[in-house]
Order: sequence, then C-alpha cells, then structure tokens
Amino acid sequence: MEQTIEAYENILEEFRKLIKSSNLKYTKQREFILEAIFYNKGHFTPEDIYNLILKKHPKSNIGIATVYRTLGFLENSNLVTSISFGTQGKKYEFGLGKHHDHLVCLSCGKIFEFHNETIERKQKEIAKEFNFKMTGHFMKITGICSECIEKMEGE
Amino acid sequence: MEQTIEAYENILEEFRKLIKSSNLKYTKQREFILEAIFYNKGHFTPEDIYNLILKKHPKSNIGIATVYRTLGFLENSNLVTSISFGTQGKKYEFGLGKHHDHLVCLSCGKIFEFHNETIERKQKEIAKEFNFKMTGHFMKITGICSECIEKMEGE
DNA sequence: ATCGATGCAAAAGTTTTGCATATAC
DNA sequence: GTATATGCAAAACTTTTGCATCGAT
Repeated sequence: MEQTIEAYENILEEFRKLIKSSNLKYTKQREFILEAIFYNKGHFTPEDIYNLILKKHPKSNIGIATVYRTLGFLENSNLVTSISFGTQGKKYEFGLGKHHDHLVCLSCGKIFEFHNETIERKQKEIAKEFNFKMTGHFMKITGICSECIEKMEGE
Repeated sequence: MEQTIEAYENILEEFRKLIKSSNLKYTKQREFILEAIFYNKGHFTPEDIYNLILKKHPKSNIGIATVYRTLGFLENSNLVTSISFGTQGKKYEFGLGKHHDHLVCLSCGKIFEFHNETIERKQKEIAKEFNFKMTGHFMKITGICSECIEKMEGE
C-alpha cells in the first residue's frame, strides 16, 4: 500500500502547525524523520529510521541523537506510536488513523494488525472504573502464525 | 498480599520438574531468582532481582549474567512474564495464576492490574481468525491515575 | 540577534558473550 | 568424570547528554 503525496502534504501541514504551537523550530531533519516513518509502512527502530534517512538524503548529515529526540516529540504528540516487540528496543510506526493492535509471530517475527471495537470499548470502561484518564492503550497477541505452523508440520 | 510458604513449595516443585524435563541442572542461583520474583509482588528489572538476591543472600555471590540467563528461561517456560513499561528496559513479574493486564500511570509510574473476561475471549477469537496459535497476550492502558489527576488540579 | 536545534563524541545504561572454574548429575 | 552453569570482565548495543556551532525565526 503506497501512501499518496496528498496525504503526506496534509500530515506535513499538521506537523508544521504542531511545531509552531509548541514553540519549536521547523528543521529539515525533523521533516526527514516524519517522511521516513510516513512513507515506509512498518515498524522501525530509531536506527532503522536513521539509516532510511541516510539512504534517501545522503548529504543530509543527520545524527542519531536527533532521531531519538524527534521520535520522543513525535510520540508525545501522537503522530507516531511505539511498541516493544521481542526482546530488545522499541519500534516506531506512523500513528495517525484508526487505532490498531498487533499479532506478533514469535517464530518469524511477522506482524499482523487488527482492530476490534469491542475491545476498544472495554478498555474505555476499565479506565473509567479506575478513574484513569486514558491517553493510550496497547495490545499485543503473541503466538505462531499459520505460515510457520505449516512449516513446522512439514518438517 | 503475602504469599504462603506452601504455595512456594508447589512452585518450586514445578520448577524442579521443569528443569529436569529440560535436561538442565538445578542450582541454588536459579532457585534464588525464582524465590525473589515469587516473594516480591511487583514488576522487576533484572537488576532489581539481582539486588534483591544480594540482599537476601549476601554470601551467594550471584552474577547479573545468571539473572539474565535464568529470566530468559523462566519467561520461555511461562513461569514469569515480562513487559516493557515506560521508555526503557523490561520488567518481569511472577507469571502463574490468573492472567491480568495493566494500567500504567505515565505521571507517577504506578501500575494497576485488572482482568476482563470479555477481552480475553475476544483475543482468542481474533487469534483464531488469523489462524494464529496464540501463546500469550498482553495489554496495557496508559494514562494518568486518579491520584495524579487530583494532584494536578490542586496545583 | 537570539535562542533553540543539531552533530558529534563521550557517557550512561542495558544486555550478551567468552572463558576459566565450579558444581550438579 | 563429564557436561552444564556460573561469575567475571569485556564487548556489544541502545539511549542520553554536554557542548560548540549552526540555523530558523
């Protein structure tokens, strides 16, 4: 699924506003980071993103520290979301649009996405029960995907 | 909530069997790690566990590497479970007994637990839909707890 | 001109690994 | 006695920070 240029322009616009309203400065590095996450569907470590940018903008001379700093900001602003998959580190993905959760295959690492309204509703109820002001939620089902099950049976 | 000695004896028995059936060796270090997680209700980093053991068994001379190695084994065996809270690292908790999920306060870091059957059921349905052999699931609601909300309003 | 943002490199923190020794079986 | 587990220390990673300089406003 390719993202359209128009969609990106809208996001960029939102991003500019967000930066302005946070009294921050608009820099090309920040834009590159947003761009990298937007155009590459999937889940990326800060280092992945850093490398994507180096590849796409070889002379941009961006630093990994900037990637970390910007991801922090983007996450707080809900433009990207992060999760921890597997044993190590954090991965980021573009975070606008309908909320979704993940199925993670422990064998091949593949990630499947789903959305379920019943669960979403229940989560809100639970937060309310605890007098919790919910700002986010996150769900992950781990297991073995059908493809890997077949492979195992084939052995 | 204090755990009873009897309950621990049962776990220990299970642990021994598990080790035997995995063709591993039973060592006092492995027992100390299980003990530390069992008797201290909560969520611990590997380092927390390491320190708990040093404190309880000052002359045991355990190494942090052993803690990491054993936690990996315990997690694979479902005797403990791990989650990533906040920005950094992984925390472990004792993992037998009824499955539960977590509410995490982003302000004070406190963790609340809940269990909801509807969500559990839905998760199973979703795994089935994807032909996924589910081995675990994990849900986290983030937000601000009622105590912190009050504090903020008081300011 | 000002003040925040950046890159770099160092530091801090976390997890894994190699290896000689100790210990369970 | 043999093979695995351990502690230690080093290495490998990941993330954060300090600081001089750059660049957006």
